[in-house]
Amino acid sequence: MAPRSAGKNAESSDKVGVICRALRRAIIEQALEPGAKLPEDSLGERFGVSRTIARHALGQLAAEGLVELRRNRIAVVATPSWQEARDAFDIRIQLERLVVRQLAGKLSKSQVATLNAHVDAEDAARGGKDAVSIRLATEFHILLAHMTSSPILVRYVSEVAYRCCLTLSLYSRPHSTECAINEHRAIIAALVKGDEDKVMGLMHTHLDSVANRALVTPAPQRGRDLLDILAPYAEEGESERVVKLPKVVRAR
Amino acid sequence: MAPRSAGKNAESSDKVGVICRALRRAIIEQALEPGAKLPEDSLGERFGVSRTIARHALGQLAAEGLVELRRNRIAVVATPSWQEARDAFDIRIQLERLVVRQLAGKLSKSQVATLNAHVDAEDAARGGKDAVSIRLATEFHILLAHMTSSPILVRYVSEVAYRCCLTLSLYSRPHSTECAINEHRAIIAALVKGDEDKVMGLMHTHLDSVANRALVTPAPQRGRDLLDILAPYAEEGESERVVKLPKVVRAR
DNA sequence: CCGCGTAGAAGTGCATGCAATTCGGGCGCG
DNA sequence: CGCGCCCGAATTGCATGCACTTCTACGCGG
Repeated sequence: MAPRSAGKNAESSDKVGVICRALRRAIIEQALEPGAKLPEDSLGERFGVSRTIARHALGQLAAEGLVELRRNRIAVVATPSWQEARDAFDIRIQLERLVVRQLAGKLSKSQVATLNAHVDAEDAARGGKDAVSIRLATEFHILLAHMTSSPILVRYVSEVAYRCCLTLSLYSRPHSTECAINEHRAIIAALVKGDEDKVMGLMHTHLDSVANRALVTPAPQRGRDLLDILAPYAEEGESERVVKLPKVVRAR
Repeated sequence: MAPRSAGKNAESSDKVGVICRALRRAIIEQALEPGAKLPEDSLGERFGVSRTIARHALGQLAAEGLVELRRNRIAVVATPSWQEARDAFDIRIQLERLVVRQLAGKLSKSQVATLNAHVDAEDAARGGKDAVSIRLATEFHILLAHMTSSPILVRYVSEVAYRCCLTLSLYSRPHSTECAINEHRAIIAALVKGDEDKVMGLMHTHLDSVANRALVTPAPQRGRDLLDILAPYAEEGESERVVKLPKVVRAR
């Protein structure tokens, strides 16, 4: 009767949820790099379940955009393109503006304490591995989302935050998370103060700067599978991607 | 060349995708009302596949929030609370602001034509069943999202739009979609004109008014399964929902 | 007449088995 | 020496089977 955590809805109560959480964590801590293979049997064996369950878990993760599922192919950890990364951050900014707008001036003392404790933990982890810092920073934002008590907001913020986390591991060099921590403290302070506009702006610039610092190079190629890069050029039948954005649409 | 939408990623290529799309459509057209049971065998039989596949499809739909999955229980079409509905619309507004911001002044002629054709179809359906009108209106927004060529944006907008559609069927009385059509036309016009702020405002007020018109009554009980409404009161052990939002948090 | 317990039916949770497809390497040919 | 082909191993796609849980309706006692 111990681990009856909470009434999640989709994927949680059973072994599927365990696998999902484990893989999510492994992915955002870069124990599993983008492109890493995830064979169903191996997963099943590793977690002591059958392929059926592992498969189901992969399905869920694919729905979240963390893994890529190609028919009859081994599932792999997703490798978001640079543009997708940018889009993810744009979405994230909007969602988190919503979060802090709802939270401004509404935090209880215990919630503030929880947030401060988390940032302290981030601080403590500054010397350690970069991946851990990134994970903690991400979890700070998810913690905020949880405090809205809006399941939908939690779900979307979590998802998109994980995605961003994944892209960070792809495109960012091992760099400073220091200033981000200060920005987290500033956000907490502004939330307590209760100025909606202020805290929304703070969150906006915070995420925007993280994105800009991370996504410096618009060149996605990273030496990784150049074979994959050439794929769109190889297939010349049923070209939909090529004709659909004739260089105008995607400009922005 | 009609329904060959695009290379989806998670769930599309096979039978699972077929079932998902069919159920999604049935749900948003209210052929399946919120609370309707979805037994795995029946689905499997209906679509000519095994329970395994039906189960997987239900998992995907659950991840999208369209169905509810409780352990050892028959899956049911989701019944979002009033608050969840409101949250979904808030999120949707932000996402779609992003959509039209990216699209303003960037639409090709053929895209404009496609949009106009769709609105014409909406117009033509005005006499018909209410559910069809709602579906078409929803699809207009998804069509817009597609034109951004941003897979992530498409995914999230679609998901949240379907959710909103679901809540509309729950909380709104059979009422006017007429003005919504005019607003769609206005949005297209503003997109062509290219004024970002204008079109963002237009979209904002459009969705907001739809939400306000639909979610008039903060009273969620609708005569439906009052047995379900009493559920949280019945279980007095492990009360998490009750203690977690002691009327302060959820105020906003 | 109504509540209550209980057994059968219905349904889910999960593993396993088999067919189909892809992967990987060795062999033959140019 | 390089390149393409082909065959076995690896892996996925899917259905079926069995154990366990929940639902339902019947019969019994009050």
